[in-house]
Amino acid sequence: MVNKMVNNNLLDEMAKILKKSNKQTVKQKKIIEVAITLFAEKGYSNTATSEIAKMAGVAEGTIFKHYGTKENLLLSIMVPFIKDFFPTMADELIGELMNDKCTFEEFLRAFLTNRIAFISENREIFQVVIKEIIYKEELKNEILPYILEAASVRLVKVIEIFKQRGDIKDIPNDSILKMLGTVMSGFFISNFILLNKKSISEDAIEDIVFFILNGFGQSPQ
Amino acid sequence: MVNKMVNNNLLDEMAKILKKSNKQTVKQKKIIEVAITLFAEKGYSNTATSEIAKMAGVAEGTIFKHYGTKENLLLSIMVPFIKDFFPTMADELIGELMNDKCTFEEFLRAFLTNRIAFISENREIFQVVIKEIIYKEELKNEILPYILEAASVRLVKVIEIFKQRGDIKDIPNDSILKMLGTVMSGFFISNFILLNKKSISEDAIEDIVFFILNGFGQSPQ
DNA sequence: CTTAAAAGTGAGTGTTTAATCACTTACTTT
DNA sequence: AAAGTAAGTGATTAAACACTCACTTTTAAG
Repeated sequence: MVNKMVNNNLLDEMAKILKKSNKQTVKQKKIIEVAITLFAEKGYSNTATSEIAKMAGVAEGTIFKHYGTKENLLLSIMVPFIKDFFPTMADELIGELMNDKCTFEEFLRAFLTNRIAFISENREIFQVVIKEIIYKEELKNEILPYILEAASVRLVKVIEIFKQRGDIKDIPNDSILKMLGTVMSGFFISNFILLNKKSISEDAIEDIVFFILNGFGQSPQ
Repeated sequence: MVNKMVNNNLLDEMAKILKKSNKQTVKQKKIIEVAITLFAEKGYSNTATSEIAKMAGVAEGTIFKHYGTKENLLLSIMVPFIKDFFPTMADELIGELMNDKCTFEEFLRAFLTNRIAFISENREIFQVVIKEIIYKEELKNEILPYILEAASVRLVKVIEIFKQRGDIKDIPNDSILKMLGTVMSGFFISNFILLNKKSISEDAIEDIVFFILNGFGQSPQ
């Protein structure tokens, strides 16, 4: 209800800086492209700027001219993805689905399909984001609260509506959020990071939709 | 059924080496203890051997006298944990529980409680293991297959038995395994790595047991 | 007590690394 | 044509790093 104006310093400031320099040169694009690939594969700490420069066909100085520091190059990759993952697309989707009188099952399927598509299209960036959030404590502490807040705000609305419609059991919102978060983050991390899948089959989506809806115990209670 | 003798080179060789030097001096213990803390907090790549030495009150040379390389020090921490997590305790537990005629729910609760206790007691090592498996591709490719195999072999037996008893729906084993793996790895990673929890409340365990058994959809099918 | 092996030391080495800086080039604006 | 600006370069630098080695101290068995 209360729209806590969480002014996330790091994310907002980075977003501003990135807005300024909206015109990317060919070399800049190449640098980002190579950096994403190498960071995703070997991790930020195990990738040398000299390596990025060589593979991008660029002088090492060029990287620092544009991004100042190596850390800043990393943030230039992570921030736009994080800013995009929740707000933009998901809100449209949620709006669309809530107008129609769709069931929780239909919503869940559409939502998962949509988010999985987004991650598939940005697979390497997703890997970079998750790996670095997990790996660097400071980064985790700055970014994770934003993610949790952004996700909670959106999902609570949805859960409330489906509860009223009688599609979801009367469990505390907190428990449902925690479980949904656990299952979905587990699903994304397992498939896209541990198993390194390029895409998710429709069958696999059906499986997890079915699972979230019903679990697999024989007798419910 | 077929006991594939997966001879995991890295793990087995390391285990042998560790067996040899079974008597740890005070300084060795201190080195391992500090290394675990620092690797868990900042990651292997961001921790200098000089830092470990200083914090352990030891000369840098001492580290290399005992472990040869920094990489080897990391493995000396990871391998025993991995070797222990599945085989030893879990098998005893599974054996115990299968003799009694316990329900799937009881088994699930006991199993989760047991594994959560193990991870809580070795929280920092768990963080090191997961972080490094995720971060370094080569390590992932060498260790992950072993973990998947070890977990599958054990869980398939359990699933079969409870299916016969009618406690689990007649879904293909593969689907059940995938879901269980996703939910449980998600649960462990979310709580112990992302949220950095020191322990899990009994309520939280109840929640996930309930969730795995029933899901939270109102009408099953 | 003697002695040999094991544990421990810390200054030193060569390499890798992020970052700098004086400079050139190419393009745009007056 | 002159002036201004941003992109790009690559040689250079200082710090950090994993690792070595000649050496000392500790341990324990005969």
